[in-house]
Order: sequence, then C-alpha cells, then structure tokens
Amino acid sequence: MTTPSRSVGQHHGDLRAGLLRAALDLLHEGGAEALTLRAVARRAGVSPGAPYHHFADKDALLAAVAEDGFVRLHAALTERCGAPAARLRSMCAAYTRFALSNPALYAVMFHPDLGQSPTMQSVAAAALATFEQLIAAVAAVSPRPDPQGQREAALLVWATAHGAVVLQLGGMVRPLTPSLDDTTRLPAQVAAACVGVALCPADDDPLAQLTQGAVDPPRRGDDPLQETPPAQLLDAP
Amino acid sequence: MTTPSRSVGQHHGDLRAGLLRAALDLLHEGGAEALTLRAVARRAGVSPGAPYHHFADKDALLAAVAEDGFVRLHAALTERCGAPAARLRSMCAAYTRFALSNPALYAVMFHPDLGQSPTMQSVAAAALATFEQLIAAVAAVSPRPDPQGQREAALLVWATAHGAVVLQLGGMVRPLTPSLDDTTRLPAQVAAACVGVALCPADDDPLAQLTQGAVDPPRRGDDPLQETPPAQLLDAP
DNA sequence: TGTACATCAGTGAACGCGCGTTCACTGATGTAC
DNA sequence: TGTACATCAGTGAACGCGCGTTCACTGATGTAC
Repeated sequence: MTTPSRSVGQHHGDLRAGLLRAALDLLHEGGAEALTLRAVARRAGVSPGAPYHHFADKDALLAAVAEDGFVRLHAALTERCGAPAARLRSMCAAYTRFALSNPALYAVMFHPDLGQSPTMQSVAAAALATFEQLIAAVAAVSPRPDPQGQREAALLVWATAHGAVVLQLGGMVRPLTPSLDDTTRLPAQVAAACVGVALCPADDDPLAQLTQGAVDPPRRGDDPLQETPPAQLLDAP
Repeated sequence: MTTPSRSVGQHHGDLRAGLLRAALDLLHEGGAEALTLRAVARRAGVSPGAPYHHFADKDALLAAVAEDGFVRLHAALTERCGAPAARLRSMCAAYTRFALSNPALYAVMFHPDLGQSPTMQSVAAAALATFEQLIAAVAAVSPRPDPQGQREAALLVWATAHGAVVLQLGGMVRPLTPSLDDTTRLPAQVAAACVGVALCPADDDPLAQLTQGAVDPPRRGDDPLQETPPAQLLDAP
C-alpha cells in the first residue's frame, strides 16, 4: 500500500543526473567551496562511494558540472530576436544575468585547473559552442567581414562582459561605485560600442551607426537594457 | 666562530614579512590551492602555531597577501611617463603583465570571499588606491571632465583588462585563438579605444584622435605595446 | 652594573574534522537457454 | 515460463591525509630599580 522505500543496494534511476543536480544546488547554497564529492553524494542521498560509478574522480565531476554550465549558458543565449545590434545587446545582458545569478557555477566554469583535466575536451567543446554563438551575433553587427576580425571582436566582447561580471562578483565594483544598481547594462553597452568601434578602421566610422541608429535607438520594452538611460549606469560616489 | 644556529624559542626577526614572502613563493609554485597556513609556516621555517602570533586566522593571512598584491600592483603601475594616451596604454600593459606574471596572487586579490573578511578594509583601501591611479590616467585621456564619467571610464578599462586577463589565465583564450602570442596587447588597445569612444557623446568624436594621433602613433621602443601592429593581435584559426 | 621580573614570539604535540578514495559486499536487473 | 548466471550500481566501513587551530611550555628580550 505505502510506497516501498528504496531498499539497500537498489539502483537509483539516473544517479549521474542526480549528482549534477546536487552539485548545482550546493554551488548555489554554499559557493564553490561547498562542492565536495562527499557533500554531493550526501545531497543526492547516496553513499560516498556511489559517485565513483559515474565519475572517475572529483575532477571529472567538476568537469561535468562546468560542461553542464556551458550548456545552460548556451541555452540562455539562444532565441534572441530583433535587429542584429539589439540581439547582441540582449545576448550580452543574458550573459551577465546568467553569471550574476549563478556566481559559483560561473566560477567553476572558468576555473583555471579545468583545462588540465583529461575530460577537458567536452568542456572546451561546450565553451566553444557558446563562443561561436557570440561570434555569430558579433558578425551580424560588425562591418568587418573577415572571420579573424569577427573572432577578435567576439573575444573582446566576451572579455569585457567577463571582466565586468567577475569584478562585480568579487565585490570590487560596489565599493568603487556604491550605487551601481544593475550591472547587466555595463558590459552590454560597452560591448556593443566596442564591437563596432575598436576593431574597425577609423575611416569607416560605425560609431555613428551604433550610437545613433542600430544599437541605441531605444525601443523601450523590447530590450531590458533600454529601460534606463546610459547616463545612469554608474552613479558618482 | 661558526654562526650560531637559531636556538629553540628564539625570535625570528620579522616573521610577518617572512610569512608573506613564503605565501607569495607558494602561490608562484603551486597556485592558490597550495596556500595553506601550515604550508606557509613550513616554508618560513617555523612551527604551525607561529603564524597565530601575527595573523588572527587564515583569512587574515589571505587578506594580508591580497593587500600586499595590490600594493605591488600599484607600484607596477606608477612612474609611467609620456603623453597621457601613451601612459594609459603603458599602464594597461603593465597591469596585464602583472596579472599574467602572478596568476595565483592575482586570483587571491580578487577572491570573492575576501570582501567578507573583517580585515577587508585595508584590502579595499589598497585596491582603491590602484583604482584611483587608473582613474587619473583615464581622466588625462578622456574628454569628459565630470568625475562620474571618468569613474565609469576607469571601471570600463579595468573590467576589460581584467576580463582579458582572467579569460587568458583560465585557458579560454588559447583554444579559441591558438596563436595569440602576446595577450598584454589586447586589453591595452581595447581599453584605449573604449575610453575615448564608448563613453563619449557621438558628436565629439575622439576616435580619430585616439586611432590617428594621440594613442596609436607608433613611437616604437617607447612602449612595448607598439612593437607589433594591432592587426596581428589575434591570428585566424 | 646586576638582578628580578613581565612580556614577547617562538616550539611541538595534540585535537577534531572532513576530505578523496578504496574495497569487500550485496541486492536488483538483464540475458541465455 | 523457469532457472542459472553475469553484470551493474549501490552500501557502508575503513584508510590515510593534511588541514586549521589550540595549548602548555620555554627561552630570549626589554625594563625597572
């Protein structure tokens, strides 16, 4: 009559997915330092040895978490619509929102040691997929047709967004500019401006296009970044 | 006749400085994860309990290391000479060089948990001093006279440089652009371009000044950033 | 100049802890005949 | 449909380890008289 409690030795169903879910929960609740193999197993309701049937070691679990993070980020960046420039801005905003909403996961995704892991390939592949997405969005805006230029531009956008995010997560932004109320706007606007400007020949002035037409024409409500004028991005101390 | 070996219980001289030195060595050799209190004591040639006469706990040691890092970074950024724009570029290059040369120290400096430490004040003060330095360099270039605008611009430069550095340290750049041979150029050029452009009204075009005169006039040998043309920043895959 | 004493900055042994990992085991599941 | 068996995915106890921290101690140093 009662639902039979899972008896000793019984199979779990999809423990691998359960462990990843538990890892994400732990990251949200306790930060990157809370992510231990034992804690993950505990959280998944399983003995400390169980994860070893699904992951070779802790690094493999971390790599899987990072890969999962990139897949989620990729999903968060898709299905942007509107004009190319608005799409890029929207994508930057989504990127920043993702990072600020999942700070510990984001930290794991960009953890330096991950690159040394033997399972790095799948992580790199997932990261690359995200980057390609960004390249495509940048390419649609950038007047430079060559792949190299678009790659440069996309890397620049990524670096800008990443830097703004990490400074914010590190608590460096608030002491410097106490009333910055929505960090998501900074990298998006910066990125949009940089893409067209910093990587273009000076005699092919896309700044006017970006700041006067394609990017900044505030179709308010269409893009969350447009809800506050750029001048209020940061407040004076 | 022989130098008397230090006997048990004898004072150390300046153990606090010795511990910080040991911490920096450990960071260079083993990364952030090698920085344990016991390892620091061991490296300084002292018993595990000795550091507690100089630091309340491990967090206090970490905060001291971070503060020391900001002091060193501040020193690395001073004494730049030349025209304002060249100085800004040189400063960005020095910043990037510092980070890439001291990756683990840099990671400790921007470690999120540091902000929660009670000894955070001195760390924040050291970080702020560095930021003020950047603001001054930016102010000398930016046509916007208001403090808020200069603060915005400086934060933007910082975010860009920081992002490029962290992506590079995280191993994200190389897989994406395999033959990037000198990352120090990216944020500096980007920053210089962004400062004048992204944060200025469109009708006051400083891009021309930046790309045609003040920033890019290659006085080669004067600035390491000038040694390679911008077009070779990143190679196509 | 000597002497008594407080303070300082070390020692080194010990504590409890949680970690990653191993291992013999066991029950559920799937398959061959 | 039953039976024998291999495989799979768990258990749970145990391992050694290094960690941060504590604590009674001790010898060197500085100071007062």
